[in-house]
Amino acid sequence: MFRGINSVNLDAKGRLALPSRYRDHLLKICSGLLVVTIDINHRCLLLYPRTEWEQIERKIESLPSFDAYSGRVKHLLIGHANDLELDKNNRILLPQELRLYAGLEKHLCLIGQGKKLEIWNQEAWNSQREKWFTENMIDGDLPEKLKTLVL
Amino acid sequence: MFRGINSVNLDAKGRLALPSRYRDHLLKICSGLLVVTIDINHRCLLLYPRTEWEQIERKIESLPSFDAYSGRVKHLLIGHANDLELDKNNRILLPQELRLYAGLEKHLCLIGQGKKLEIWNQEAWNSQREKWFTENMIDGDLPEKLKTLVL
DNA sequence: TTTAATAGTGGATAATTGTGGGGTATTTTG
DNA sequence: CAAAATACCCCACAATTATCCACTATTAAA
Repeated sequence: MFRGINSVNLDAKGRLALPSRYRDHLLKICSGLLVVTIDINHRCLLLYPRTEWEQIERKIESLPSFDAYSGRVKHLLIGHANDLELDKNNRILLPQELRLYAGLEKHLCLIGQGKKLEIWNQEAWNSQREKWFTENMIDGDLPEKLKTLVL
Repeated sequence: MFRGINSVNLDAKGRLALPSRYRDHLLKICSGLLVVTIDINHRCLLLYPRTEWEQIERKIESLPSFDAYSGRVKHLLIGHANDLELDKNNRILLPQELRLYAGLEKHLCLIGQGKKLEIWNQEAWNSQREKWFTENMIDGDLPEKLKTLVL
């Protein structure tokens, strides 16, 4: 499971070193094979172990063909998915296309989100985070599961 | 079960020694493996035994991906969760990111809250406590369960 | 009151990780 | 087809982090 924030730097070649604590885990579950794609809801990227991605991809593919929204999701997610592999120094090279989409410059944040990691431009993450902190939740709109969540 | 208040100090490296009475219990139930994350409602941190956290995380993770409120909770809670481990001297190292969020300086309070411990800046805790004492509860707003609670 | 034991604190060392760069291969573009 | 740009692999150094150890303070016991 991926958790927590890491701030990392892209080097001049567009390479990104993953936090080492993920290394062994990734080698074990997917031999260092990964998939990046774009997040639809935010201007950030999603990084999956190949094995996890394949399960998700299957679900996406099975979405109905004649539903506009599903079609959009398919095109965006699967269309932007790229295979990656960890190099010897635990780094990945992000495709330029995706770097541009997420506005990635030198300073990034990696956000652990369970099965996946999110890759954000650092400032973009900070402002989104502030937004989440300040925004109020309206009780009536909360999904049932959330209403009963006990921390 | 965690109960009661402890005032503790952070050292120069951001390490925090847990009250020794928790030690044996923590070693037993989670081998000294812990998780800290942020509290969404207050500027403080939540410290869970790893085993407890994993149950909560599973619930959070299963929240729907395309619901905005659920996304917010996922990002804030899981995104700020960090794995920690007790060192030989019964200390944990709090990540800088989280120290900043909760405004932790030298003097802290640990507040036992059942399954978890809360970590507060000492002054922040004192003023929050004062606030709770003075603020009035409006009957109509009480949830059903609270209205029927017998102490 | 003295001694012993445990808890709390600080710091040095060793190991690991992050970062940059060189050289080769491969792909793209003119 | 030539030339340039990008990708890939590897090594080495620098900086950070974690681990371990030792000292001090505090509590408990004799």
